[in-house]
Amino acid sequence: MQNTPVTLKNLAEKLKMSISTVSKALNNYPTINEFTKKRVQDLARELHFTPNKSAINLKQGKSKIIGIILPNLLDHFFTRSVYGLEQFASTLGYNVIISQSHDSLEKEIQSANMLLQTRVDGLIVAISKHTQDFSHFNEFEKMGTPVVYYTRNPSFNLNCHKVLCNTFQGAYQATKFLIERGHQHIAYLGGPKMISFTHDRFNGYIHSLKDHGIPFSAELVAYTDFDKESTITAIKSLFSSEEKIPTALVAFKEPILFDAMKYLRSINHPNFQNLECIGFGNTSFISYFNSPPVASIEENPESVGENAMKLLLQLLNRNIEISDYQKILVDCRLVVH
Amino acid sequence: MQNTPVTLKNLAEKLKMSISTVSKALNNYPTINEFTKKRVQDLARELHFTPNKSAINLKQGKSKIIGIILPNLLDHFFTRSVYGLEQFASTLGYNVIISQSHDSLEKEIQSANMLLQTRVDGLIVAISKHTQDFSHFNEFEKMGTPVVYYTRNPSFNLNCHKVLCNTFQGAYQATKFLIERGHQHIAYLGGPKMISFTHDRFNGYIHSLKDHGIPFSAELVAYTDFDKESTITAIKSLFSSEEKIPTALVAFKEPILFDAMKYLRSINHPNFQNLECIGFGNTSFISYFNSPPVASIEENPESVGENAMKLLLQLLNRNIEISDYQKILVDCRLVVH
DNA sequence: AACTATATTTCAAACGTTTGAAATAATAGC
DNA sequence: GCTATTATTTCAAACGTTTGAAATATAGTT
Repeated sequence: MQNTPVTLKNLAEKLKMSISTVSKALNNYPTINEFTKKRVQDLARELHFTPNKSAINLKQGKSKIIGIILPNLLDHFFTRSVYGLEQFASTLGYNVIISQSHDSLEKEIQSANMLLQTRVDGLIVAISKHTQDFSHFNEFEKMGTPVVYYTRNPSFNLNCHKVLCNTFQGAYQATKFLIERGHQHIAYLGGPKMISFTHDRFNGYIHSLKDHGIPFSAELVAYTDFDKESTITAIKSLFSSEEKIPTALVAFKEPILFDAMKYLRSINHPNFQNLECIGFGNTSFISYFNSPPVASIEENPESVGENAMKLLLQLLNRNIEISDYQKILVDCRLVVH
Repeated sequence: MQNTPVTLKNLAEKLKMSISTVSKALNNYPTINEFTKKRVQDLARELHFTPNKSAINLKQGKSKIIGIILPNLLDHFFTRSVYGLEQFASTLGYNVIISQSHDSLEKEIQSANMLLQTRVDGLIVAISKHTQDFSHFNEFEKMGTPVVYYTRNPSFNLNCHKVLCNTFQGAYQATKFLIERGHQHIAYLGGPKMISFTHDRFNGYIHSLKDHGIPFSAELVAYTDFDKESTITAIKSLFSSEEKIPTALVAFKEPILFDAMKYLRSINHPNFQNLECIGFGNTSFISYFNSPPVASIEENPESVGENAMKLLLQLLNRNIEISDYQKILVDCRLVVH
């Protein structure tokens, strides 16, 4: 009843020629007669011949697959980055396997092993929040499989390839923008301290204040771990000060900003209506808000993804030596609403 | 410099035993001596032996991979469904390859071919908006690879397996809820007519009206194609009537609802503040809205995904005959805000 | 017709596994 | 010490490709 897939052997038998002729005809070898090619290709099409990727991979020792490990597909940054990754890979005949770590180290290791077994030709990783140890990626390097870290990366480690948002610049610009709109008390609501770029963002904020002669105040800085409770705790602390009530806010991520706004609205905070905010992310939902956010920091995730893939493919083609570690920064863009 | 991966042969040589012993030891064959097993497994661990999946697939004629084709990962419904799909697959040792069609038939065909070459053991599909012809999935069935459609499906075709949201019930409940809150003029903003379940939703709305003695009025129904312009056109037509201005609205999808709200707010429509709305989706952003939406229709995408995978795995294990076509409905839940 | 040059096809090994059948080793029974 | 069992290991073929080397066919020269 159910057919087994058509193989080169089947075609060869039907055409009364050898398997290698069939193979070469399908791969358009110049030594094969044009008429033979046509005969083979016609029959292949007619019988829906579909080459067995496993066999090809095995023979060729490469899979034409790029593995992607990322924390989460619910986060629009990553989903959008996938678009850039895939786009660029497919133009060069590579496919992509995406594996979510759900910000768990254990799951990340599992994913790495799975991709190792699949013999991916390269790996692109945004590490989980908890990853401090990178030994599960060493095997790839040992086998000569290039690894590119993107966005979330081992910040202390220079000996790796990375493609990052220029998050310093993003925070700097956002802060500058708010200063230029006349704000003096600009609060900063940061993200989890384990994430590599948390500090870059904070530095952008600090440097911008400094460059524009606004004094820094520790009371205007708080951190959240992304969950609602910790965001509310943070926002409470920012708005609890006696004299320095923030009139503007730079937030680590738009969803955090939403939670913060929601809370301030719910307690009817007097400053709520005039507060001006900017968050990282530029999610499409921002445009539905009627009040606070005045701008978004667009992190260009598609471009980050594309750059990561571009770098990886250069490593694969040995256009760049694998030991010549690259660091690429993709600029952010301030989007005013 | 760069090592080639360790193979069974390498292990066998180092241990001075045959490849088959090594293979069987690693696969825990009962005929292999316990001490031998230990020696093999220890060395395998030490040398980081990683079995080559391509070789295994080739030999066994199965890949332990399930292919997923879906329109888009930017849509939270699909992203959440992936969670259910993966979750369930991984407990049974299956991996998943996700391919986005971006609602293009051409890309969908490409994805199908790629997955065919990968020799996936099964396929789960949410078809693109434009897919009317399903011949690109026939090859799977021919090779005995089961295909399960989920959410978006060939509605006219009974001879396939499908797992769907009970979208009729969702629309019915939402409408009922609004009626019970005293509304008489409940508008319905539908989605693209090519999507299979557009009509089911509309029917839920209609039946609910009928069952509760509310007369149906064609002026209270409009359709959008998801893009902003067509949503605005639709909403204009709904609110243009002389006598029957809607006091409540059921929308095909929350993002559409957001666009609609934004428009009404921007023109300062007199009914805007009192309008009560319900959309399909229950995106997390809904909770940040301060005005209209009073409830969401939670479609339980994780459960839809899980059910699709569960069905597929039963087909794979021949617990269900492939020709015994199944249709599974997953209920929606009204979430009141 | 014999030889060369060229075009085309085929051979055969290899990639890394799995697995039933066959071979060998170890143990027990006498 | 020999045979019968049983435990353990090895042989060898197979999965579906690719590919350089070898073989064969075809055409061109003389």
